[in-house]
Amino acid sequence: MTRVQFDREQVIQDAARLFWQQGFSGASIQMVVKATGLKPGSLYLAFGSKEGLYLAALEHYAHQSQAMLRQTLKEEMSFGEGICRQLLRMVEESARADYCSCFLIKSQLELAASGGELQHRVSSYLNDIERLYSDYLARVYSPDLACQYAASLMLHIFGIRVYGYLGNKQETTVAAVKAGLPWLPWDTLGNEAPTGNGVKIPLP
Amino acid sequence: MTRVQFDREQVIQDAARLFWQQGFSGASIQMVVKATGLKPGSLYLAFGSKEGLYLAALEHYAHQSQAMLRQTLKEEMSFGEGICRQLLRMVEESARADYCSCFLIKSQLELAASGGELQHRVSSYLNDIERLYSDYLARVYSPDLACQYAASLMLHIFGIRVYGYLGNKQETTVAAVKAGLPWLPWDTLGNEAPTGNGVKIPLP
DNA sequence: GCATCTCTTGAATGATCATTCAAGTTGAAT
DNA sequence: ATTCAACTTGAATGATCATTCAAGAGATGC
Repeated sequence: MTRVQFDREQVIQDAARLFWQQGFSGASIQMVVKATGLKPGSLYLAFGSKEGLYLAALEHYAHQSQAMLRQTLKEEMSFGEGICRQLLRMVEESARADYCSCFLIKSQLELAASGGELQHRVSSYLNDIERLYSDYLARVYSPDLACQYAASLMLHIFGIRVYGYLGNKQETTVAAVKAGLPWLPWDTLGNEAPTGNGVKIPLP
Repeated sequence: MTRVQFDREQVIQDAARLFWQQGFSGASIQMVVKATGLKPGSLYLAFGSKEGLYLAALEHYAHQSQAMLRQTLKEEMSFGEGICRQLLRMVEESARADYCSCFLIKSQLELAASGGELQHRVSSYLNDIERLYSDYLARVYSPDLACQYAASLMLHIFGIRVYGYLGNKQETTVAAVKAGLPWLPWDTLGNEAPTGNGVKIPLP
């Protein structure tokens, strides 16, 4: 079986899911071994350390998040619609049984005290996302306003990612998000079934 | 020296600060021993387990937070001013060198995966705070609107607690918060030096 | 077919983890 | 003065931690 190298992407993905759920300290190498199927030796040859693997997992998650965001913004019909969809998707996500917020946010909060390379990278990834939003908004708004709106967006995104744990009704959260971001084109959005079960229920 | 019981409140406070900074998994009992000055034996006699001590620390933090919030809301001159002050204080806090967000939020994110007693308690404390806000808002707004505004507030508070790590300028955050919560009486607030150094700088 | 190189394996390592407990110390009661 | 109960102490415990490494097992080149 050897010499058939393991699937690096798959291992990173599995590790990312574990770290995302359990955190850096909460996930032991033993758990990683079980989750990825890779033995300690291979793990350390490939990633150097637990921190190295975590870094790879973080990069994977960040790149994937950025790619998804870019895609959503590109597919939109009217300006700002993609942002609305993104926010609504986050609220819907928070209702899932295996919901575990955002990997970057959890990393930021857990690793801030350590102050090492990890924390710096996480901040950097989060700033990248904010820049993605502000660059996009700058296509329509003044640079200053785009910045302010982007900051307001990040505030709401972070909020949703934590508020999602409190188990309140989705519609409450959505209403609050709409109220806080009234400059987004909420009305032009196509009506979709909010539970995402694929069945569209027309309003009476 | 014995029979002089240790100061329970002080120990809980020291432990809370440590857990707040380092997280549950990130803070070992050895670190707790160093931070509190209490030896393992006393620690376990008094609190039963690491989780028991964490629970006590959490309760201490939650009660103190709620007390401070109640006090701020009571001291206000015009309606809603206390909320503004509270939010501005949070933004200012995030600029401190030893900033470590909110203990409840960090606990929520770290312990959600475990799904035990701890997580339930944290959600409960956070919901208490939201209810504090919504009860207060219900004095002026309709119950529905009060609920929605409270949710929007929580969204912003959670947002500030995470956004604070990104190291952006305070004024950007403040502007975003004001934009997202335009129904608050920002204008009637007394002008204070934003850095809190006690020197009031009059605008030209 | 044999040597070599690359990658995998999993038991071993020492450190650190949460927790326990027998022994010690002190203040109060008798 | 002696006993007792209350509380502290810190070394010991076994589990688990991240990490290492000698041994093994295909693939590759000759």
